[in-house]
Amino acid sequence: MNAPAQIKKGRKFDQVIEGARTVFMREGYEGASVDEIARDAGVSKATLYSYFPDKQHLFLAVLQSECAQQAEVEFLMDAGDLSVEETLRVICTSLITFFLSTFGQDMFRVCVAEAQRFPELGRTFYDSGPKKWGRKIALYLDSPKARAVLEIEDTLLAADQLAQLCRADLMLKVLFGIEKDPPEAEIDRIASEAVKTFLARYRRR
Amino acid sequence: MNAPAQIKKGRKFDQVIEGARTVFMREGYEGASVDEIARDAGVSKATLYSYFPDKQHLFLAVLQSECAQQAEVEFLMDAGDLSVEETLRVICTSLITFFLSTFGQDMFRVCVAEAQRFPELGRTFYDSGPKKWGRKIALYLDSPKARAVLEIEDTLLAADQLAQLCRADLMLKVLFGIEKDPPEAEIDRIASEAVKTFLARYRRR
DNA sequence: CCGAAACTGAACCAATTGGTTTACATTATC
DNA sequence: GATAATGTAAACCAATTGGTTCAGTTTCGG
Repeated sequence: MNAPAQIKKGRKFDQVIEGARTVFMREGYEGASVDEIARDAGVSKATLYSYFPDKQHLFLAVLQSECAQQAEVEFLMDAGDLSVEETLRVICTSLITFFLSTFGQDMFRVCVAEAQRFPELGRTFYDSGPKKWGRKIALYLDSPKARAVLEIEDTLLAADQLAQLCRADLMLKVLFGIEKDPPEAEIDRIASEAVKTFLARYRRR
Repeated sequence: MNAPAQIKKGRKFDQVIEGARTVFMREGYEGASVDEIARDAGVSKATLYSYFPDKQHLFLAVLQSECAQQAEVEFLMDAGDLSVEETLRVICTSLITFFLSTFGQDMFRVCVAEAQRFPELGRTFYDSGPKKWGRKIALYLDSPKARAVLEIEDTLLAADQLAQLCRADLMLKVLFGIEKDPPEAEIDRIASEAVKTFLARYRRR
């Protein structure tokens, strides 16, 4: 359907992307050297440069692929006959778990770092992450089942508030290395508190 | 009181720090070259290296100074005879304004980017920013005036929830370049919604 | 107005950067 | 088993990097 933009050819393509992913996530764009990427990917520099015209395109290819993967993240919602409150708890728990995951943290870190240098990257990340989840949550909040229990004027904002509540306490602590791997109990607590606050505001009276 | 750690000597010290600040904030650590910093500071490289032993120490000096400045940020609270609700609104408005300010965004961006490479930086930033404000807000929430109106078990968590609610919608949009300079009306709206949600949960019944 | 401290500009260094090329090896596929 | 696509390793490139040195100016306190 789309012209592959004269990128990608041979069989070691995935190796290259994978190696680049590793190094870029660890070192950032400027911190990562092409030699190191090639070494880590177990591939010669010539091969690498036969796939991508330069470092920028390689970087963007990696980030693009990661954003696509990020867009696929599913937080099981609406699964069966859960109550609205239970559903919200499930949503929050999966959100928090993702925020604190290595993948989620790495993505966030390098996209924050490089959104200036690569303006389109910022938009891509935002669209495939926060925006997409916000939309999805808002969709649920607008569903009949939820509307029976909740009363919300601006569901998009409400969805974002819920997501932000999920970042309480833990998110920044992990991001700045204050805490490494929060116990599940702590995650459950934050999720529970997020739902409580959310329902206090939006539960139908 | 403290040994100045054989850093800092002469009259152009501030120029150097200022130039370094500019370039580091714009380019990040790896992206910033010492030559560019010296140029921007209007100072010879020799002078620069007479102040700091190497690039790392210069970077850390800048960030340390910025963190100190960050710690001084005051969101006027408890100012006079405002009601609790009014006070919360003032807190939120100043928080949001800071989050969206050039300084706040730059600090957040480079600290997120480099917290891996400079682990102590992450802690310093977190302590002088989020943690300090959280403590301060919690202090207010624990005050008699606030306690008369609010009922909170975990004031530190509540404070953090409030701060997170202030990041709804706008924070990530600005961080990733989707929106440049949100109008004051929008800021007020987010602040208002944050307070509403907060009070819904924690107002004494 | 002198002497010392601070500062400059430019040359210099070894190492590394992103990127190219060449001469040879490994794969597939038919 | 020939052929053409993919791959390799290493040498090579010019440019830039962080960092040093030094002979010469500027600045300023006493």
